[in-house]
Amino acid sequence: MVGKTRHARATHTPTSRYQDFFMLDIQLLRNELDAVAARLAARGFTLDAEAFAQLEHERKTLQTRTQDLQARRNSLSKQVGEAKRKGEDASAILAEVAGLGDELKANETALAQLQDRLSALLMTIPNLPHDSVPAGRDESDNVEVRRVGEPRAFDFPVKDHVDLGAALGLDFDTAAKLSGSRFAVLKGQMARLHRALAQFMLDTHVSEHGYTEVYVPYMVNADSMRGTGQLPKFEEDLFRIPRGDDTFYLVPTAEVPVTNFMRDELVKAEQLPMRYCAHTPCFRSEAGSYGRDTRGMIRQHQFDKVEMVQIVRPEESFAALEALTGHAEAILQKLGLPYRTIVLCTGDMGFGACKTYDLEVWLPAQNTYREISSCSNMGDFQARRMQARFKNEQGKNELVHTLNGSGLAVGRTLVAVLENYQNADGSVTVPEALRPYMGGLDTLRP
RNA sequence: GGAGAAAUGGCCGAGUGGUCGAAGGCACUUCCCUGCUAAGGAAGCAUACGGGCUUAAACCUGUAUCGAGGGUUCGAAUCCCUCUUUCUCCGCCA
Repeated sequence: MVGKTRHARATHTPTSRYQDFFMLDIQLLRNELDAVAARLAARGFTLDAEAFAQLEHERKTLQTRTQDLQARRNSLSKQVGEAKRKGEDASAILAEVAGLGDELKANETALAQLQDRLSALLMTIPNLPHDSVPAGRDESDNVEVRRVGEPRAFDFPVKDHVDLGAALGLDFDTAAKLSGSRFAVLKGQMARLHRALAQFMLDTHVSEHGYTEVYVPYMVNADSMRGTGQLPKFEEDLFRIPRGDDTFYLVPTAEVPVTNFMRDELVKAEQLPMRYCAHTPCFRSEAGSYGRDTRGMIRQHQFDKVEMVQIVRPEESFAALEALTGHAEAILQKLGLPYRTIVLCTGDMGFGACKTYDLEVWLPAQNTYREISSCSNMGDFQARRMQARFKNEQGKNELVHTLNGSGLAVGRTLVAVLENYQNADGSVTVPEALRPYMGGLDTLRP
């Protein structure tokens, strides 16, 4: 029941709750194996149904046998106790139970090994896509849902944020000296704009969208990373900090610490829904994207993000996803940034998501829309790994559903503001909504 | 960093080798009583998995779980070892 039991390295007691490792409902997998395999195939995951069925068959045989032996041993042990209490001779019973020992041990060991193999297989299975998710292979099959705001027509050659920012306090050279590539230093009005954006987002979500602001650790343990699904599959995307025998991980998103609030928790139904938002830095190693977005601050090892997290009842999660996506969109609307909303197809969704909307903001210099937010309903996938539950009206413990979304990525929002609000002379107009956070400043000037 | 104490069910809290999955209390659910924003009475109430029965649920039954891992034992919440976490006192520190 407790988090520590779910260490991947843990050796299991003979009938350990190995289902804790799964993110899919193990019953669903057993009962509707073919249907599950088909739905996974839609998102490009091949489930070896035969191998699974075979392992399951062995598991059942072995578990039944082991449990029979355990039952026999327990019953005999009880008889020993009774005999001794009555002062009778128990040696005959003791001899019988001694004969069980080796076989029991062998069965327990074999079962534990088998369950480890099942766990390893099942831990790699992604979430099932929701029926409303369009089928598709990759990015190119995503579907645009709506487009809001008109990209502005410029009567001068547009600059990108790097060229604009050079004169306004955006300094990549110093960052390279300090740390290397994929970092940025912001100075003066640029640093303040960055801070203004984060505060504006946070204030909006708290006062208009009903979120509770939280401050959280930026380093978390492996259990937390497993809870939200970053581990074990995506370790190479994370920054790891060894410390003695432990390992900390820098959070790649506030989704990790905030959603893990619910790990191993059992809450009352009336405590739902929960809505949290947090402003944190995010750390990503970006391994495997060496050639992409090397210019500017689109893709950084460290960037700030305001994250929204919701914990809701299962039947409410898809409505909550629409609402949450709307909360992220509200920020773009208030900032007057043109964007579009797309729904990710089955093949492009993240590992734990059953439905995801991406928001893409218009970047004039790139003449295209770029991702600035991703809003996902994780269903019960994370909740199952985390044992995050509530007690329903029938008194039964039920897994919650978890959602998260960026609202928004601060660095990319800053890029979007610079590029969309630039003027011919290299200055940048401050969007109305941000001026209160900028001491009334209406223009950034070189 | 040093010295001590502790970790039990949703919560609090008993329990130092057998009849303990675990007293008692709180909370919760159902019922009864009471004409009132309260109190009293009865019952139920951990989780997961396996098997049986079933359309399913309910139910029956087995196993495991008293911070985690390992060990002793016919038998461990209870004894031993390791680890983790929390608390108290001292030191250090933004």
